[in-house]
Amino acid sequence: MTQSRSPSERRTHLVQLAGDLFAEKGFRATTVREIADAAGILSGSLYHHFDSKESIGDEILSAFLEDVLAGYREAVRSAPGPREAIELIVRSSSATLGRHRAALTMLQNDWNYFSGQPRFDYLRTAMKEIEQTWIDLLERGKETGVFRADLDARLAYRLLRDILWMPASRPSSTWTTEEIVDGLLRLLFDGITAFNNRQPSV
Amino acid sequence: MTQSRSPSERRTHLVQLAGDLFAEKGFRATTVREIADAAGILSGSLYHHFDSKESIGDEILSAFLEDVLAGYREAVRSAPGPREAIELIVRSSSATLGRHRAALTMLQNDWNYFSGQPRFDYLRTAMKEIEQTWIDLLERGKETGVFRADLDARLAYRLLRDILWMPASRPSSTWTTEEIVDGLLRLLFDGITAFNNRQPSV
Amino acid sequence: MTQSRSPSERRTHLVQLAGDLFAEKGFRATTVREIADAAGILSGSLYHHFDSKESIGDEILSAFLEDVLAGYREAVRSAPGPREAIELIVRSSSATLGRHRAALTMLQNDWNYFSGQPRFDYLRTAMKEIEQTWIDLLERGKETGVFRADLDARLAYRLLRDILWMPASRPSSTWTTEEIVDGLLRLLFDGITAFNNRQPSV
Amino acid sequence: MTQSRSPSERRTHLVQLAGDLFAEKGFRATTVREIADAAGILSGSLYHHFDSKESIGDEILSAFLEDVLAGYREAVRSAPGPREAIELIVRSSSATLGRHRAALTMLQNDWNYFSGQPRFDYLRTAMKEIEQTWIDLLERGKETGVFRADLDARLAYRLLRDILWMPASRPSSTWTTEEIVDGLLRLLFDGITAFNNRQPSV
DNA sequence: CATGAATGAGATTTCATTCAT
DNA sequence: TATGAATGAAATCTCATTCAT
Repeated sequence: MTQSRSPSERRTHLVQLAGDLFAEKGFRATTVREIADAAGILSGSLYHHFDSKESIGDEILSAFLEDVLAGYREAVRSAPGPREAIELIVRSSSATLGRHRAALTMLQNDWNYFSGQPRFDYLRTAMKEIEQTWIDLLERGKETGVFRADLDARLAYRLLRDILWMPASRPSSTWTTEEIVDGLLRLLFDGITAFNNRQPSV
Repeated sequence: MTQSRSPSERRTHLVQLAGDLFAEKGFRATTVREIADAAGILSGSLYHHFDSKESIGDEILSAFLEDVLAGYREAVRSAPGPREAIELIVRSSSATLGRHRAALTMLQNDWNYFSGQPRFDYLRTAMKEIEQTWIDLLERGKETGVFRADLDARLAYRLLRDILWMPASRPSSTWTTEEIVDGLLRLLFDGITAFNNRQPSV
Repeated sequence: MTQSRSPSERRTHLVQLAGDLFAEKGFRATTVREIADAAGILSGSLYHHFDSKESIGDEILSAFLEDVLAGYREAVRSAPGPREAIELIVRSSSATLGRHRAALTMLQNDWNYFSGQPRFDYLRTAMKEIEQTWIDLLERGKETGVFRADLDARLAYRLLRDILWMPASRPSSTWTTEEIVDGLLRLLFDGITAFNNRQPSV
Repeated sequence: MTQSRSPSERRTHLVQLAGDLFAEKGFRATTVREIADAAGILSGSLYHHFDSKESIGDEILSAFLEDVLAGYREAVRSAPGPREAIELIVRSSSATLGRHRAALTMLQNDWNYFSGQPRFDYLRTAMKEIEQTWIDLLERGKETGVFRADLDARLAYRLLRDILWMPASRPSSTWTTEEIVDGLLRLLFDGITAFNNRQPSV
């Protein structure tokens, strides 16, 4: 996917530093000079390791998506049913995301920038696979009676999509990751209405 | 070409044009030259109407937030209970957002940029009021037994926050706004689990 | 061919200045800062008038080739025979080239650079038309008996090609343009051998 | 991979590789990294063999000019008359040039660059010797009646100069070197006019 | 001899903003 | 109000060269 001549330690370290800055301020808003400063070198020296700022972004994003997709595939493969698959996906995503905070910020802040470039076509491809996975799971859940029959799977995914990355978006001092994930699953499966009050709402 | 009647109409028109571009590409990614081009004038001429690019952003964002907050206050004031208030908020937001697509993109893409400037302090203030309104409503719902007693209101709001702007984020050809809002409310109140399957999940 | 919003006087003047530098040092070897310095402005200010250094090159080269090709077409159209057409072409080229010294240097020094870019595809197209014109004229001359029957038109053009731009390449203090052109035509038509010595050479 | 026997062989090999690149893209347009890549080493490592990029150019150019000048001197020494000397020069040049394609491209593309540096003063010196040789031969040919009496030797050389390097400039698949050289000599001695049409032209 | 890392000077380009006319 | 021209700061990138290991 990327050039990665030889992921030397130095190189890996630089990607790490750049990622931290991207996570904090976004990709476009971070300058190569800031990255270089963080590494204690001159901005031009970065180009000994990468041939462009975009290469660094590429490296971060592609590693992220590979990781995420691996989690999705494994979840679908190993779960007994759609509900369990979704739970697995959310839990594994949460772990994955923790290792890729930079990628998340980049996708949120700079989606327009990346998605417009052929080099980053894989972003769209990956997003489509993610979407399709969700839709398939939701549909299968409807068929097997575990999810509401009146659920519009496509619409539900559109609504959910952005919430799914939440747990990791930034480290919370108020809740543990575990708590956040549990809260999310609970909300997703049951909504906010009390059980004794249940009746078809809306 | 676009003969303006009054000075303020011309100005409003320019804000409109700028907003369209901001909605499409984000605030930072839009250049003043592009705005001027859209208006058929030179970039320097914009400065007869606004003293900076940020002023245009300011105008758009503050109008948006005033509108949104008015909707929130009115909903809280007029609804008989927290559940109805939430429904009102979601429905009125959906209408408000339709009129302010640019503001939404700006907040999503360029939040870091704006929130760092004193001039845009009101963004944080408004967000806090919105957050507090939700938390209050969720807490009141718990107390009156209409929402699950084990709901963590703060956490729930954090998780929900980003989903709430969804309905308007871009015009869908697949669903009407009505459908989207209904889907969202249904998801929010009841989750995805089928009724006959209900049991405390997770 | 180029963007040329409105060839304002200022713009034309800047192209002129840039052309002088290109003629002296070549396109790549001339920096935008040097161009800006020559104009008494900052380098960034050039981008108010052109969207890239290449645009300036484009403007110069395309104007040149249009001019040259016009000369070729007119010569072929109006000359009674191939020999006269060639003489017309050489004479008109000489005048044209005087007005486009920059273009010539650019083509000689930086051909590799330009010819590799899609934007400058028209260079190849134009060169092909020039080549075809020469070959056609030489062939017709052979058929009508005015040129040597054993002449290989393609090979002759290849050999001649570079000599054709000579007259203008730089202002000579030793010879007038007229003298240079006459010398060239004489060489081209008759070679260097004395008449009383004529016999098939080589 | 390319195991070098002696240090000087390795060095020669590197010059060869560099030359190939220079021939293809010009001297300035070739980066030391590209040279190093071609040799399978890192750019910094080149500096164990040469103290600068210019040294490599120097090596190539000086070898070329020594070779060419040797050919000129030998031709003048051994030919019975000016016409034969010129034929010898052209034929020997053609062979010499074949061995030095890189030098040719460098002189054509980057003449400005080299000729401006004291280190490369020998370029001008050599060019002057070449020019003087031609002028002498042409003048002697006029005196002995073998060349046209009205020939301006200096002007003729200026016009011819660039054509002389032609045969080698790039390997042709259409003509053999022999054919090209014959064509060139024929053109040079006799021009393109048919014999039965001969009359003082222009 | 080669590597891996860095320098430092300078290149092109971007863009919000200013201001005399 | 608008134009046309310019500023100035900063951004990304290039590349020959150096040098400790």
